[in-house]
Amino acid sequence: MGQFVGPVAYGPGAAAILVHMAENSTRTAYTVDSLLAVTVGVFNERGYDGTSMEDLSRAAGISKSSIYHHVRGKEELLKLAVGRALDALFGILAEPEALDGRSVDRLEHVVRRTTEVLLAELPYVTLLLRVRGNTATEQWALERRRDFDHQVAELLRAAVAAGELRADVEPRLATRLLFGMINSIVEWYRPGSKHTDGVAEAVVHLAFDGLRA
Amino acid sequence: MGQFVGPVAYGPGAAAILVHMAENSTRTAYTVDSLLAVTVGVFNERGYDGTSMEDLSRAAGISKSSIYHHVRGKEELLKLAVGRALDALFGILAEPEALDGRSVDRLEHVVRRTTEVLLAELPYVTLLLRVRGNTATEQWALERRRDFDHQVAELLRAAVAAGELRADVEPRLATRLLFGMINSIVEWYRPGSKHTDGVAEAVVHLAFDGLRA
DNA sequence: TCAGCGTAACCGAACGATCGGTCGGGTCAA
DNA sequence: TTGACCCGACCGATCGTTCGGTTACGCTGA
Repeated sequence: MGQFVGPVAYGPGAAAILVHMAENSTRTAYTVDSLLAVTVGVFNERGYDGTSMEDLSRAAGISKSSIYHHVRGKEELLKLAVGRALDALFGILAEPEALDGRSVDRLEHVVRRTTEVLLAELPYVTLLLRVRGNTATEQWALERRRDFDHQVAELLRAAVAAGELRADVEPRLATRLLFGMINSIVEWYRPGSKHTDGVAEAVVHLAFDGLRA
Repeated sequence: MGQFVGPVAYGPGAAAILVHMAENSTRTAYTVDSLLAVTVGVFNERGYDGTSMEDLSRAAGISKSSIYHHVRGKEELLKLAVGRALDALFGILAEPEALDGRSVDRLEHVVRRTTEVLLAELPYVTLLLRVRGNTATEQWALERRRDFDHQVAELLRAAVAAGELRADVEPRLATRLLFGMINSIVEWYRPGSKHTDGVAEAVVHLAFDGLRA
């Protein structure tokens, strides 16, 4: 009698997962993940501090207090969301192509994969890139990001030392500008819109070869 | 008897300007500009929505209600700050070097100048780049930014059409990535710290020639 | 089959704290 | 005296969260 139907669309309540409910049921039920998907969209639109629990309540189509059945508080929602982005990014650094081979190839792999992960987990990475530092969770996220940035910078530095990349721009500066460019994608990328095909390839080309004809 | 001494340091009350006060005066007095300098720092640190008037009051060393002598409200502070950044950026587009000559030279000029303006007006541009859209002022700022971005994209497109820049990356995408890189400077640049010399030159080199040795 | 149970997920009302802003009053230098 | 700049107390609204209660559903045993 019960059946799993999965998410149907994004919108107030629409992202709720119908989990093993009667076929004629009128009640939708959230899981943490489905609630998080709604949450991260609102956080990105209004900012974490600019988002009230009432805003989330409206977006999800459930009462404000119902949210507390799923999570302890607003900050836990933030932690779950940015944690997902961080896990994905650190996962890249653990891939074989990021660990073995010439430094420049590893860097190129990380650049491409970072761009791909950013596109795949856009809402979560977007939120991560916008954290400030007002809460313990935000400070934790910033610390984790610094660790990721450091590891990537070491990779670029090794490629410079091996003579594979230009040495006239300080490696740390180059790293920041390079990843600044990748991260900026969150400010304009919209899945499915024009001009978004081959973004990862464009990033690699611009990064390594520049704009010149 | 009165004398103008100017700002002395950044900190609570310290940014206040001593304006034509008796030599033995113990009273500091804010102007809109000096209050704005404190404000923009706090806005950037905590985010606009994450900043309370109490936060500003503490940073400035005056009572919350005193702020309302200078400005009508919190949003006016935001408008003054982002307005300053916008004026500076649009000023670049009006410079002779941005108007006359080969497209690629004009673009290079705009890239360099944008980077320089960003560094010179760092707190104000930082704030501008972080606006969301929750208030009328933020929506206005976003609209103005879109106009700036559009004009720059036209410049890059003209350079591509003239065969001066690579055509295999869609011009709008290239513009976004390029200015994404420049704008990302606000996330890490600290005046006077290591690795910040020649940032504008580094940006131009990376943008036009890429990372390859 | 169906009544009854347990519980996950939900609700509205209320809480204490904080928010942006107002108001009447004060200080100080020209 | 006047006006720029300031103050503390206070306001109504909103904030994130709690609390006691309700609903809907799946499961089980008679």
